[in-house]
Amino acid sequence: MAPSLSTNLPPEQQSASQADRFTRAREVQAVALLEDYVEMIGDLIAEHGEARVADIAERMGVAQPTATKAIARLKREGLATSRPYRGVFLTDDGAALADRVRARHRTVVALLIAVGVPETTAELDAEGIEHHVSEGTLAAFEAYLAQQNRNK
Amino acid sequence: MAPSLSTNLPPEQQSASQADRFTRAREVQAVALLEDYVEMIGDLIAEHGEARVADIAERMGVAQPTATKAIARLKREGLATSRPYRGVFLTDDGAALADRVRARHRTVVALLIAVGVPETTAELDAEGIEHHVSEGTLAAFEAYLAQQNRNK
DNA sequence: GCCGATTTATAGCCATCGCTATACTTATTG
DNA sequence: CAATAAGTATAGCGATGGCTATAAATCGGC
Ligand SMILES: [Mn+2]
Ligand SMILES: [Mn+2]
Ligand SMILES: [Mn+2]
Ligand SMILES: [Mn+2]
Repeated sequence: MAPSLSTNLPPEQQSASQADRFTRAREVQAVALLEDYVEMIGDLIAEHGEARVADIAERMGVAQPTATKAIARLKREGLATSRPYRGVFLTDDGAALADRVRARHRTVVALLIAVGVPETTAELDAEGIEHHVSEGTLAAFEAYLAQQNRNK
Repeated sequence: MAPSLSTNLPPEQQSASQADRFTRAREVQAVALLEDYVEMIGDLIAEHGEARVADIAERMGVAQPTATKAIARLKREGLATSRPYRGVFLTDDGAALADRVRARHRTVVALLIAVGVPETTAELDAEGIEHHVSEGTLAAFEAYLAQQNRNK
């Protein structure tokens, strides 16, 4: 039997099957959009005190009904609330997710820059990469950055 | 007007808007599946001399009709051909894409390991990360790895 | 307070990517 | 060579995430 994600071995000793890896990538992708919306709504609230649908759509680079539909999914998943013709708000869960996502985003950009990726390229690629960075990889990135700071 | 991806500045001087970055991530995601299929079909042909639908589905971790549908898209995009109830074959374009994708995949895994990510975690995360690694980031990764090899 | 401008919601369309159930074709075996 | 097994294709469904067009609600200025 091929090693799988559901094996009871410590993560270091597991070697996920190729199918497991693809499945994981698909699962990540299913939540990536929610992560980006939630992070960005948090930014808007911090900057302007509110997050309007039109602003959300503009920042995401989508049409306004597309943003409205995404917000409906955020609400369905308990990450946001909204009052019609008023703004969009994050639930506690949503705000917590936004904070985690924002921190991870910054760490990924910093890691890319640290290994020599030009800043603009790092910002561009990080927007997609971040969602696939697991806890373990994030920890390694942070350790690497901390080490580099000590040696600078 | 905000700087955009379509500006005529050299990439180093551009700073893409947040919407540009999200749009880029969406575009990448639209081709990620094709990349994974093509790379994997290439692997199957190299290993077994042929790529059967059932094997493709198993390696991708999807149901067989899902693989059949993906193969239909590969054919539509000129990356593969197939003969019903026989195997799936890569076109020249498909084979070239497979090689690029495979090389990039290996570089991403190597980079992650080089900065301290455990090997199993690196393999897992790379499957999603790779698709968002641009030419510029890939070049930086290769330079970093070459430098590290010199210093070892 | 009304009216036009702005913002948001709704309707309806399309493509992609999953799935199960089932039909059809090819391979194998007695 | 007939019957069964295995592999593949097809049909049909649902969720997601885009879009345009249009209706409805709110806001601001007068
Ligand atoms: Mn992102
Ligand atoms: Mn982000
Ligand atoms: Mn991949
Ligand atoms: Mn890959």
